[in-house]
Amino acid sequence: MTPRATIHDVAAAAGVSVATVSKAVNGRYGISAATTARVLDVVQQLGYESSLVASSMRSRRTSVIGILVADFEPFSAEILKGVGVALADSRYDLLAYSGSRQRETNGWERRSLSRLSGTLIDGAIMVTPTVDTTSAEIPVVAIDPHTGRADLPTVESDSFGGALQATRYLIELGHRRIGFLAGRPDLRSATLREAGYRQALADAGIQFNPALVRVGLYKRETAKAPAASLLSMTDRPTAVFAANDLSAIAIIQVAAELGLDVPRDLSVIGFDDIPEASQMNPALTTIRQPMKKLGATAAGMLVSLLNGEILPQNHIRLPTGLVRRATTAPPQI
Amino acid sequence: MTPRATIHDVAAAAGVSVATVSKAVNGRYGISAATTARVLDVVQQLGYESSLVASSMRSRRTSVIGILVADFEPFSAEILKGVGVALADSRYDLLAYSGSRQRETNGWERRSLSRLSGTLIDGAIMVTPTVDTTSAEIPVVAIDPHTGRADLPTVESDSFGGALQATRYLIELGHRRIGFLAGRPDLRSATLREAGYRQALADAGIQFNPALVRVGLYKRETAKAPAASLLSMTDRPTAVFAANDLSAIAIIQVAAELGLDVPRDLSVIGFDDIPEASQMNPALTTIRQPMKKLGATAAGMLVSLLNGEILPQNHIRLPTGLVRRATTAPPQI
DNA sequence: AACGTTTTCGAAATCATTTTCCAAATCGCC
DNA sequence: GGCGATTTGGAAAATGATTTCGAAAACGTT
Repeated sequence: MTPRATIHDVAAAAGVSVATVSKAVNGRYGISAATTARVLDVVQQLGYESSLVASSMRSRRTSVIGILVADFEPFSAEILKGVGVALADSRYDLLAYSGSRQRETNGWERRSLSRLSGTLIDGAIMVTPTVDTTSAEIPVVAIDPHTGRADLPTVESDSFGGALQATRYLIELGHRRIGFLAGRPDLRSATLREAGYRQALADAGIQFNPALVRVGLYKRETAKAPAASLLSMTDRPTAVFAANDLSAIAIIQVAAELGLDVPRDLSVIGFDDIPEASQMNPALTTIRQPMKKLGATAAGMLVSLLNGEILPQNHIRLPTGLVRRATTAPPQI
Repeated sequence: MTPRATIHDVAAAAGVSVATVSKAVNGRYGISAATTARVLDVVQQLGYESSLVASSMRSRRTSVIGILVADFEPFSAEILKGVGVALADSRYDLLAYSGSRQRETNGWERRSLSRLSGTLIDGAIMVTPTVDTTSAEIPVVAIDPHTGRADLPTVESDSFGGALQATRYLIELGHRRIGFLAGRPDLRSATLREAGYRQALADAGIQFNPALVRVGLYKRETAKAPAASLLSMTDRPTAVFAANDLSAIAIIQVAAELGLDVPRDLSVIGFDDIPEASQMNPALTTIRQPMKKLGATAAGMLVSLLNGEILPQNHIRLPTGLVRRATTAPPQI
């Protein structure tokens, strides 16, 4: 109801100019201790707090780090936690932004970054960006990026190695007809996971069969139709490696609808180990990706960049690990 | 490197005034189709995107909803997911803000809200606010607030009922010496959980014993010392109800350090059912709180308020439920 | 061709703040 | 008390957009 107090209100109440208030609040040199005290008194009384927007407009520094995500699904939420912890005792505030409106359209990253950068945030972490953000006016670190371009600092996990582990595990269990529910082909992680899948097959002397591959796009809703298509084949696979946990959840849901028992009739392994993976019933076997650490690492790199330091290495890859749970079993004979 | 294109750059390149560019970009009435096309061409070429900060400065609407959290711990992260889903196909963007720097100081909510409101966000959701935000220039909905003040719309879960369930369950298992690790006394949820605990004891005819109560403040680090104090008593409790899952995790950690086996030597039950609860080993018995739904409900209320509607009810309470897992067992005789 | 109406565009104000520069005041010193 | 040096505080510009208002141009009507 009562409009916020502006710097003008404070100035009027304290009987000084707005410039003086600004200096007092920001501890700038050039006003006496007495005046500062008087101004701060009024600030206290009126509950004045400078507008982030207005101040960032003039002075380009804001001490706010932005993290740009397509939406707040489990993967980016975990990364957010990691960034938050890493930044907890830094001097930076954290602002997470998700452009709901234009999420589906291509290039949301560039647009959002452009809208926020320069003003509002001093640096940005972008989660799964698919465009080369050449228009970087501020330091940017990408997590799980589209491409390993040399100029943009990146953090990712070992998608190829993880996919290798996942597929090998299914093979060790005795599976031979192994399906693959792929991710977003525009993301580097997705192509690497497919490459790992194919490598593991090749290592085991199993012929790669394109008929066993579907594209699920990493999201639950988009994965359901391809999952249904895969499981409706007359000679359907006995096991499926899903490129991420949300796809795995989708395929398990579809399996249930088709009356298939997991893991008796179908083994499923995911990728990520999102919190939901261990909560579901049966709990999901998956490849663990250190999501919080991805976020914390990216935050650390960004802070270094903001301090004007040179990064010792521009691309960091973190290891993955197999987590055996209850959605995998040897195939039925 | 290359600085962002501003509206002036576009105007100069298109040979029109900045006013015209603004109208073209925002589809305002008053310029010819030909000019609009020409301007949009240049916009495309230069990759111009209006600055959120600058535009929000003049026109007070931004179509951005803010969610203010102390930090991105599991509880608020879950709420964030819920808000994100609810807002996914609305016309609002979502901005989550955590003031790392001043998180510990009192009144961060009022400060952050004040810095962002008026400009930057059209409405706000505040998670666990402890101050009465009287200076609300924009619509605000509070989740799990300090107090049930009549004027601020709130969403919370049934803390009293949940605490009743939790304590009753421990009693049913045969426990009589039941400790309580309390939350932040300034939060309404914390006092309600303690009330539920005491009510359950009273119902069972067990005398309330203040010596079995410690204050853990809802956070892992702050809960460890009181947890250690509780478990170091000569006649320590056989079971502990922790006011939230993070406190429960802390007490289990302390128990391990003291060589106590959970649940053999000590039963522990938490509150929230954060994702981590089911992942730990042994998995945590807890009271499930519909965190995503809390967020989604708050988002819905806020959108209604922004549409100028009157809320049918100003305070919403969602039910909780017991989740039996592995950290609870009958007491050893 | 004169006149009124409508369309199209630009100049300038505005939003809340910071910062630069300048004038006034104070101070120290002889 | 006068003069230079230093403090102190204020006026104004600048930040990047939107919007109001007014001027000019185009257009239609008689």
